[in-house]
Amino acid sequence: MAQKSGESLLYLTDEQLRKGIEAMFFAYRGFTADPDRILEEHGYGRAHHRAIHFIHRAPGTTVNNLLAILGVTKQSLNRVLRALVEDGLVEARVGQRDKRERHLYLTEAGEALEQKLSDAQRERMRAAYRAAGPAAVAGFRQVLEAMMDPEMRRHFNRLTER
Amino acid sequence: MAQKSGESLLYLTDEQLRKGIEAMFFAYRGFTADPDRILEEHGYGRAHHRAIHFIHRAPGTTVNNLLAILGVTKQSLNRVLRALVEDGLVEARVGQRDKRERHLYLTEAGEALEQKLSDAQRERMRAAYRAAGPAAVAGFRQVLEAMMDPEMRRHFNRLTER
DNA sequence: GATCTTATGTCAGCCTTGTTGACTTTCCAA
DNA sequence: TTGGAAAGTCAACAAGGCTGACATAAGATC
Repeated sequence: MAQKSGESLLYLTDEQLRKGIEAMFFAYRGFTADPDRILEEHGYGRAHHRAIHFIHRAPGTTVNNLLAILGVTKQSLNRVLRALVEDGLVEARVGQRDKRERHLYLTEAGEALEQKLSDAQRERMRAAYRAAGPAAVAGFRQVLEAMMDPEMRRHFNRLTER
Repeated sequence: MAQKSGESLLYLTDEQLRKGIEAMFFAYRGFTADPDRILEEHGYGRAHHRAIHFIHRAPGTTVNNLLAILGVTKQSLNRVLRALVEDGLVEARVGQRDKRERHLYLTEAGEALEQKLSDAQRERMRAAYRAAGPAAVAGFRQVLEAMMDPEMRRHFNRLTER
């Protein structure tokens, strides 16, 4: 009640929050729909997409780092990586300084698929951004960032600062 | 280039779109983290949460309607519903007019769990909303809505209009 | 040099949650 | 009365999570 005068607090009602929750649910479905279709053609799933995305984003990343970003077990990731390496989309190079580490890179074929997937996903994103306008997009990003767990926010911010 | 003068189009660059994609990924993890923990204690998964959420939101909904909202097969939903009915969280009443239909309701125990789950999820949502402010929240909602498939947007809007 | 720790990989087995296909029961509506 | 829609059920399968146990290589430490 202290600052009820300045800005209305109606946007914090349970009803508004519930709407936000449902919006996240339905929007996430749209968010993954296009890549899902492409992945199916190639016999892959979302797990492969995530690996491909972050290897593209941070080339030379180690398995352990990828594990931390994705938040899955090494057994789970390994199954996915093995398939991608066998299919020639990902290359795992032994580390220079530390030979225990594997540094991950997309091959040409891997980059090609990444392009196809992210083109589709960016296309929808671009349409949504354009429809909503720059101010809305700034708000969108603010809320999403505030919604993350601190550790995930750390990963999120590290991805672009380098 | 036509309207480059008025508002900058820099928010539509591939880099910005990619950041938005990653924000969605990390934020969705936070979005589901709290309910996931609670569900685990009860031996349920996200599929149960979704069913409980939408039955609470639209009491008396039919199985077919729920199917359309959730976008899964009836076999998949049925498995989840059966567990919830057996555990006494959901009641499936035979339709009055059309006795083939089952109308779904949460029992008292079901409502209790729904409360617990949505309290946790709203809590995070509220914190994010508060941190970002009302203008950001409006933008957040605009972008999410623009990101949905048209059919999902229909469901989304129908949920509050009644 | 021996030992501890870390990074990675792998095997086996389990669970949830999605899928398809086939079939039955119920029952509204033409 | 009969066709078809709504719902339920059974079986089988796959993706992608998980745990636990174990192997190997190599950096780090004593």
